[in-house]
Amino acid sequence: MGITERKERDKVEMRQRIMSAAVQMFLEEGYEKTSIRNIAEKIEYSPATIYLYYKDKDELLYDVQGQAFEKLDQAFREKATSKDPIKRLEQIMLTYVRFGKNNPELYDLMFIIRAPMNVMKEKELWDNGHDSFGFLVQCISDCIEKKLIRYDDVMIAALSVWSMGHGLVSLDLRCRFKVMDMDEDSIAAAIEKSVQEYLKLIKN
Amino acid sequence: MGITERKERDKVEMRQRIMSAAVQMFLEEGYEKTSIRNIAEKIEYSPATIYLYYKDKDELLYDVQGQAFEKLDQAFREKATSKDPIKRLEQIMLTYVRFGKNNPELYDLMFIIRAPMNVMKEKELWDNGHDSFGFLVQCISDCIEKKLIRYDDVMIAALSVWSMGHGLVSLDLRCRFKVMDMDEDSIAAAIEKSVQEYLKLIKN
DNA sequence: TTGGTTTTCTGAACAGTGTTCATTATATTT
DNA sequence: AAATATAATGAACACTGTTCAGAAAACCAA
Repeated sequence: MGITERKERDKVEMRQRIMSAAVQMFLEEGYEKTSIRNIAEKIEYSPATIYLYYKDKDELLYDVQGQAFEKLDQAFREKATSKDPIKRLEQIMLTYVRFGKNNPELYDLMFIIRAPMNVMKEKELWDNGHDSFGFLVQCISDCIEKKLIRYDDVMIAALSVWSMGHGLVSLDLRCRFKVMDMDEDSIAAAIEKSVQEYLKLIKN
Repeated sequence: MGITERKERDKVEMRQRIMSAAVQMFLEEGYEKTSIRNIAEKIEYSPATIYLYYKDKDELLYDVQGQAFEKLDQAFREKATSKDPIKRLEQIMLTYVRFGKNNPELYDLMFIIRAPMNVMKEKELWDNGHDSFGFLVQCISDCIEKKLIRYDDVMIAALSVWSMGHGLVSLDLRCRFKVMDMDEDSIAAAIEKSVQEYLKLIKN
């Protein structure tokens, strides 16, 4: 024994190699260019080999999404550190919105693209988003406990805060704000202003 | 004379035929199944023929998007009729959110999918969304004028209202609310609740 | 070391996509 | 009827995800 364990380790390592190549490709070339064939070429294997380690592309994208969420979690833990829950909520929202603007391809995979969620038919819970969402819920829970915001239901508040943030980011990423004749910078400013205004609204 | 005009009419008619087939296909089979080849088969023409009337698929999807927006405009004009601006704003938001739930494929094309916005590189303004957005802006403008809401900037308010609505709809359509262990019905209820809570927040 | 077994890998194919272009068919004009 | 202009298409190109029979490599026992 030890040998079957090494086999297992090799399998995990290979999955890691595939996923890392996919992540890199995602960051450098975007979703469109991240094909099984391109990933295979990058790790110098045949495209068919990838299917020995991942059931399909969706499963691979699910792991890539996991990596992306680790980056968001890290950003939260770095930038949303205030002791004041309401101030922390502001930090969370701004971090979220800026993460979307600075990592459009990752944001796509995390919150917009269908593919990675297709594995959910077999899975019970979407664990990739668990930590990030938990971070938000904890903050809102603190706010409500100290009666700092006008929401009383944690879940409704979390849903709303997240939706406001996601709405702003995703409409921008998908160019729908072109319905207003504003230049790029004005839109970016308006998004941050909208976050600030929303925070003012919910403050008690 | 007469004959070149008829040619022109024929050209427009053909574009219409192609677009109608695409719309139908979109509603019946969804975005994924709406391929140039499938559309061509439906109208009994060769795939190459479509390219005599549409520069590329994006341009065709832009027209399909236009049709989708007419449906949304119609829904607004039917359901958001209250004389009270704040009540009308509620009707607008609920109509929007329900439109998304009931017409997921159309909503995708209108607000999520990249493709139809690619024509914007040549175009100056996104006229498809103009009327719907105008309807919202008018309502918010009325609200602000009568000091019924806590926003003072029309554009920021419109951006925020829209983003809240879109955030709720799109996160739901893309299954991201699976991060909370709620069943389908609870999520639907939570979305409408979030709209109501948001309206409460912005009311003066 | 040899031979047999198991695991790992790949080339080729399938069915699909958007798109282009030379060629054919159809109208229109002379 | 012949020449010209317009409209339509078949076939190809370069992609995509995915499958599978067969080749290569790794492992194990004699």
